[in-house]
Amino acid sequence: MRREVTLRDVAELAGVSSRTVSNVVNGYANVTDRTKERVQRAVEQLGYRPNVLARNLAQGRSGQIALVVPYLDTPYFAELLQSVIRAARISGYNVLIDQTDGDPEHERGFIAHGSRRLLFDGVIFSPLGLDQQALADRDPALPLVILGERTSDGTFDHVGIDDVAASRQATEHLLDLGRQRVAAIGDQPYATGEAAQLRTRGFREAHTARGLPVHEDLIIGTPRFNRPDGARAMARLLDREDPPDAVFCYSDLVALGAIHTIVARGLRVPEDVAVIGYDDIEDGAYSNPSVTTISPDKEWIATTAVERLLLRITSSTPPPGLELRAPHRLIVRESTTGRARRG
Amino acid sequence: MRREVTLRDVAELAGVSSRTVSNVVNGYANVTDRTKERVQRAVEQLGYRPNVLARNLAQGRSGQIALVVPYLDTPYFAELLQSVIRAARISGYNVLIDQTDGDPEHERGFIAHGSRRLLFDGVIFSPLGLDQQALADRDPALPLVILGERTSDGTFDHVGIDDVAASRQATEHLLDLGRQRVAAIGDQPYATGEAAQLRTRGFREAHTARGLPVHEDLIIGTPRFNRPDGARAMARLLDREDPPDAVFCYSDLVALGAIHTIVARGLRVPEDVAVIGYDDIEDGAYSNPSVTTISPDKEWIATTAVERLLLRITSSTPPPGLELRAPHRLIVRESTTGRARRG
DNA sequence: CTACGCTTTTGCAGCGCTGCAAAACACAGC
DNA sequence: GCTGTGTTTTGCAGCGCTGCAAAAGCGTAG
Repeated sequence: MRREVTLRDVAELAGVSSRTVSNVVNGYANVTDRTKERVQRAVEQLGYRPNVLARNLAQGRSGQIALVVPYLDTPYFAELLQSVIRAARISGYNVLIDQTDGDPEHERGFIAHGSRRLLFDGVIFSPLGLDQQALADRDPALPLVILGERTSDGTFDHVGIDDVAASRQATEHLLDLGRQRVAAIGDQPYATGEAAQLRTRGFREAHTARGLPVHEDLIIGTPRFNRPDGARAMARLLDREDPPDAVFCYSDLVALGAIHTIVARGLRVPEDVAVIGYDDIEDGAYSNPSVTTISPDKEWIATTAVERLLLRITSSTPPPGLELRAPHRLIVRESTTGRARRG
Repeated sequence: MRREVTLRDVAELAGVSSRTVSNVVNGYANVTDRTKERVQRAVEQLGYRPNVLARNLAQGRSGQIALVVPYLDTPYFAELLQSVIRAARISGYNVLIDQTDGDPEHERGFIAHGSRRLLFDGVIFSPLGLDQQALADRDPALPLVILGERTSDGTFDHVGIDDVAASRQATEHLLDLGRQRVAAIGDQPYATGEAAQLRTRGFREAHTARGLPVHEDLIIGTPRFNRPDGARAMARLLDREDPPDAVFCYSDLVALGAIHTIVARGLRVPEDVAVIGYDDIEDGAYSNPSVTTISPDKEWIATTAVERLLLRITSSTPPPGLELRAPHRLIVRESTTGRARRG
């Protein structure tokens, strides 16, 4: 590979110093139109392209942010990723992506002190295997924005929807339909299951607010929020003597898995069992039946996360850690109100 | 932010030259156990971490590969991305991700001469808006692996399945079921629609091989391979006087959209219309009905693409451009053979 | 003509690491 | 003790860019 064109080559051809070329290329400082033009001509003539690596080293920054999520084949994250990339690009940042499979060690590696020093300037992180404590032990100098349910300790921003309120709203929707035995699929009663626990809380609140009993035995845990887990959990519920007549699923994937089981057993959705999901992924809108869901504003989440992260990266004094609540709304589809409802 | 620990700091503490520290850290050359140990102690004591940026600049490589795809919320790409990341990490590479939305300008930017020089060492690229010509005009020095249907011109590798054979197989499956009027959704009769055209070819071949007529008017084009387009195309087909009794969809998403429309009109899948998809995304396995599909070996595609790309990156003389055919198989599910078939 | 303030341009050092080739060392053989 | 060979360590230059501060240029005022 032959040597690439450098700033100095351009400088020589244009008859100016390399520093001036740099100024032109980056639009820094004042440059006379005459010089600017001369430089630009030389740049074109030689086909000069800045060496990003060298620039990064000199500036001590990488121009990259990392998005770290547990699973990429989860449509929710895929959709989010898309918006994050778009938002980052607007500000000239590239997105480095990684998937942790929820492995705590792997997750720690990303936020631990200097583990990947300078590969990225900041991280948008959706932790799964790390509890609050592990988060606190991180490299304090790394700009960080957390997605999902982890309360901010003041040193990072947290972006998410109000899980309790949203879950309550979802459950209330089922109760409004007159359902008597409402189940919940997705509880995770352990340290790393904060998000799930908040949803369970909302589920309970909806019942107690109406003076209804919570069917504790209808709350089913799942290790992950995917289709197979949803399908399995639903099978357990249907195997009972007194199966539920409605299910609040902690993700749309879980809901799709659950519906799959219900239909496979010859039961109808929503007539026999009404199902509501969470996340509003595209699949849910096109499935049969389409899935009623809680829709978080993903675009808002992505742009806000990027915005806050870049602010953190560029600030000399770290901004306070904010708790940012994204808007959400209930989208009613066939899985709770049946075909009739379709527009 | 205080100054970070550098190689020189470690060298000073350990009483050796910075070059020796470098040798120890990277496992280069011979180093006596005694020195090695002393250096390692110093590294730990100071909490030294190599500066990736500086290393990259000195080595003239970035340790990153880019994966450029048209859409990230397409499950097929999301699933692929996952495997690519895994394969790259094994070799110590990070994955930079970008989505082009199929925009030709944007796509060109990634492979044009030096546009992002050194940000990545090579690209795995799934072009959508670029035709063969535009591909040929790329920076010849950039290691490149193309996914999907673009014939290699010998300067890059191409990884994909045999679209014609797979499509023929899919169509034959429908004909085997005794269907008389088989439609196809997804044709793209223009320069950038090569993949679609190959599928249409397979569709035709299946008919002619059996001496059956191809219903040309049942071949419907779609700009994209997503649910809405599938739903719309299916609506057009059902609006006809003589609707089809089977449909070959050029992606699972298209199939899901089509099924959605069929069911919404009160028709049954597969009794009234049998549907087959392409890609084998997880959604298809859990939908109602589950979708019969052509399943490309994504893991094979991802690992092969990464492998070839890294080979290209590390070779001093560019290896020949290969045409690599990934295995694929037909997975029969409910959308063609009905519930009975389920295990 | 000199001084002054402003704009434009420059030179240099250095970001932190690695490639290269030379230097230092260690040890065996004569 | 000296030479030769192989191993270990070192010094230096340089990757290509930017930060900094000084230098040069330029126009106006005194």
